[in-house]
Amino acid sequence: MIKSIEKDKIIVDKEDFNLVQTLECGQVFSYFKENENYVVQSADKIAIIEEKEDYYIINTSTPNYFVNYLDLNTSYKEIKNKLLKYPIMNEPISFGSGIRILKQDIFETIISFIVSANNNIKRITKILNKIRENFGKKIGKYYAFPTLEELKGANEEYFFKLGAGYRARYLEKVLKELEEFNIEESKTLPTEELRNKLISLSGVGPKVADCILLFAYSRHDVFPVDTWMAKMYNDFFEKCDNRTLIRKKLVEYFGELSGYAQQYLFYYKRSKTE
DNA sequence: TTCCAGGTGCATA
DNA sequence: TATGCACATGGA
Repeated sequence: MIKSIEKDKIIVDKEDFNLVQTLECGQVFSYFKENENYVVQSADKIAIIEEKEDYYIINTSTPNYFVNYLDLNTSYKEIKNKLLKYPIMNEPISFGSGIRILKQDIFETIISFIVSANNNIKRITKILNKIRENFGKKIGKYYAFPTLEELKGANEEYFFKLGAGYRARYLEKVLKELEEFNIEESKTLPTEELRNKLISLSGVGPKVADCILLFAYSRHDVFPVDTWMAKMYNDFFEKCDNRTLIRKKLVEYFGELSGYAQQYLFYYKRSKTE
C-alpha cells in the first residue's frame, strides 16, 4: 500500500485505492481538479495528488495527517472479502473497488452535511466553497475551511445570501450549539449516544448524523439512508417507505460493516442511474 | 412546468 | 408514535 513517506510526500500504490472513486463516492465535498491533479482539502490541511501509472504521489506538508485521512493503514482487501459474502455486494464492490472511507474533520463534516440535506452535490460544493473563501484563512492560493471560532461571525442572513436556502437558519443555530458541544470529548462516546447528541443539533437528523458518524468519527456500525439508499432497499430487499425501519434492518444485516457496505452501494447505485 | 437532490423540523392526531 | 407538510435553489 504505502511505498514511502517523506516529509513532503507520500507514495502509495493503487492496490485497493482509487482516488477518483474515493473522492466522488459522495462522502466529501472539499476537493477539486486542478490541471491533471486533484487538490484535496481537509480543515486547514492540503494535499495535491498526482496520478501515475501504478501509484499516486500525495504532495503535502502534513503527510501523517493524510495517511490517517485517506485511511491508508487499513486493509480494504479484508473488508471487501468479508462483504463479498453478501450477494448484493458483488457488483458494487467490483465497481467501486478502490473506495476508501475518509477520516474527515468533525466540524467541517457537520457543517457540510447540514448543507447537504435535500440538496444536490453540485450546489453543496458551491455553498461550502463560498464559506471557505469568506471565512477560511488563506493558505497559499487556497482557503482552509474555517474553524468554529472563525465562522462564528456568520449569521442566518449571510448563509442565506450565499445560497444555503432554508438551511441558513440551521447553520446560524448550530454554530451556537457547537460552543457547548465539546468535539474532543464527543469522540469517546459510544455510537448510539453520540448519534443522539448529533441529532440534537439544528439541521442534523438521523441521516446527516449517520454521515457525520461514518465520515468523521469512523463509526462503521451506521448506515446512512438517503433517497438513493431507500431506492436501493426497495429494489433489492422489499418495499418499505419508512427510513427508520430501513436503516434498522440494514444495520442488523451488515453489522459492523454497515458503513462500508453503504458507501459501495451508494456509489454504485448513483453512478448506474446517472 | 414539474420533479428532484446524500432531509429536517414542526404541527397535528 | 406516526404522518404530512413547508422549506430555498438550480438543474434536468
